[in-house]
Amino acid sequence: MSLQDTSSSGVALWRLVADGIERGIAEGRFAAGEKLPGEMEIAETYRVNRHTVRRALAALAERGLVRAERGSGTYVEEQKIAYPLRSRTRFSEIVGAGGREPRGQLIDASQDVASRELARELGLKTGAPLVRIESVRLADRAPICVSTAWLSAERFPGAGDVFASVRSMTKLLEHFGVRDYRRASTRITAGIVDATDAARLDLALGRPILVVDSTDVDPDGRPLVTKRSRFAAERVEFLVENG
Amino acid sequence: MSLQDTSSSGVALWRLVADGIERGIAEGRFAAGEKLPGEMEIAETYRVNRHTVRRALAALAERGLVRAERGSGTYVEEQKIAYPLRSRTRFSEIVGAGGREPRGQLIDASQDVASRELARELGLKTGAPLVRIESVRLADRAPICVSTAWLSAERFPGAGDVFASVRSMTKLLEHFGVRDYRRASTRITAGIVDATDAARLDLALGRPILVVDSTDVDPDGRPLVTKRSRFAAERVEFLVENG
DNA sequence: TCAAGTTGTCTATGATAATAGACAACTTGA
DNA sequence: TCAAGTTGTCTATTATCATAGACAACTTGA
Repeated sequence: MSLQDTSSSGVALWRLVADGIERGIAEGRFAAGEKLPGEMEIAETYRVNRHTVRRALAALAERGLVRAERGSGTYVEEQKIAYPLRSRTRFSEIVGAGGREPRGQLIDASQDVASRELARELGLKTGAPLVRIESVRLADRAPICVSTAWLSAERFPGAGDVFASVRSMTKLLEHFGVRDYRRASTRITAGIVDATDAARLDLALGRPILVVDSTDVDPDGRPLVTKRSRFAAERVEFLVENG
Repeated sequence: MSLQDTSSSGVALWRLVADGIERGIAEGRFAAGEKLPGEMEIAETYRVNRHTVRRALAALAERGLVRAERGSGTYVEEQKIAYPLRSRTRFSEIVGAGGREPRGQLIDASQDVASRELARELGLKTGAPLVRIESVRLADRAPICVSTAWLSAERFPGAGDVFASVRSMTKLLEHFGVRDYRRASTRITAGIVDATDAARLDLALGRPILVVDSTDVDPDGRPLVTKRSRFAAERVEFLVENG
């Protein structure tokens, strides 16, 4: 690989450079909209070839973190997704409104039983059978958040299989005859990403995440689904609607 | 890279496999001393070529986490027993402190006469009658070391029979009224196990051993016993206390 | 003793990573 | 307009990664 990487770590050099630059952006050393150092300069600071830097920058550009302008320089994109918190929140609409293409993907679906907290949120009894759905949601190709959703297994039998094909919670609910739903409660905290979510979100370890606990109810107020979503803090900002 | 890794993550496949196996060990899915699945089986579970698995295992073996045995399998290395070298060294205490069960076992006891070196160590005259005790010490079921101990036959008559029943040098000395003792000298070398010790230590021929020559003395400094112990290098590490 | 299963080693091939150099195309500020 | 500095693209070379197949060497249990 290179003189520095005599250990042959199994991690490509361009990836180390890309991670370094991304960290620089995340930590604010390179502000949004600002010009990055030239490719030559980056190559010198990391002691790698310019082409390796270009590979790293290409990976970042692919994810929309930077944007190269020929003859001028490479700039940090300022583009946290604005995520309004309303009672009627649809991931696909929010991302689509930003000119990006929303995608959902099932990670895992399994049986579960209601803990006391989950039972309370869903209006069920402790120990009631649940379907647990782990999914990741992306804008363009960048993963935005991973969610763990719980639904009553009795009211939504085979919910995992349905979600696997429709890839959208809205469509899943539709499939079970739920025409409309609204957000009943939202609780936001922050934390540090764990290894599992880091891989799913394509995040470096140690990066902050926004944790959102939410419950959706039908128009009559009956709980449908409760979720814990972990958002990559550097890719999204929540807008609270006042009034 | 591979069919799964269409994204070209910048992390080598073998590294992902190695990390996966290491996590398995850390989480106890593969217990210490246990055999890992065969290379072919690992290759199938990760959907990867066998050579890629071998690259991963080589990296883990390099770090001493696993050990491959040709024709048999690849095994999770036992955590080496940390063996602090102090003036007050008791095998049973050290092994017990590691959460393992210490055991001693007599191999052989016989009469001997003091060579010049043994006589000097024990403060006797050359040719003085000695008791020679061969024993093996184990932690759980793994043999850790074999020792040859020499004591004065005049001061410790019938020492061999006593050791056969109490199975501990500390208790043997207690039996003869020695309430306390300490390590007067310790000399460490390394070598290759011979056929006799290999059988006793359950070691393959050609494996390295740590050879420790030591003499214990009573609180007044009078020599009690001198030993030559051979430790299976792969099961123990000596800690030198600094200061 | 033998067959099945295991790790070790060899050759071979194609894809990717990293290096190097050269030049084109473009932007910016003087 | 021009020079300096920037990104984009091309060719080329070497090393590593990953796959594939074959067989040797060895262990284990029947």
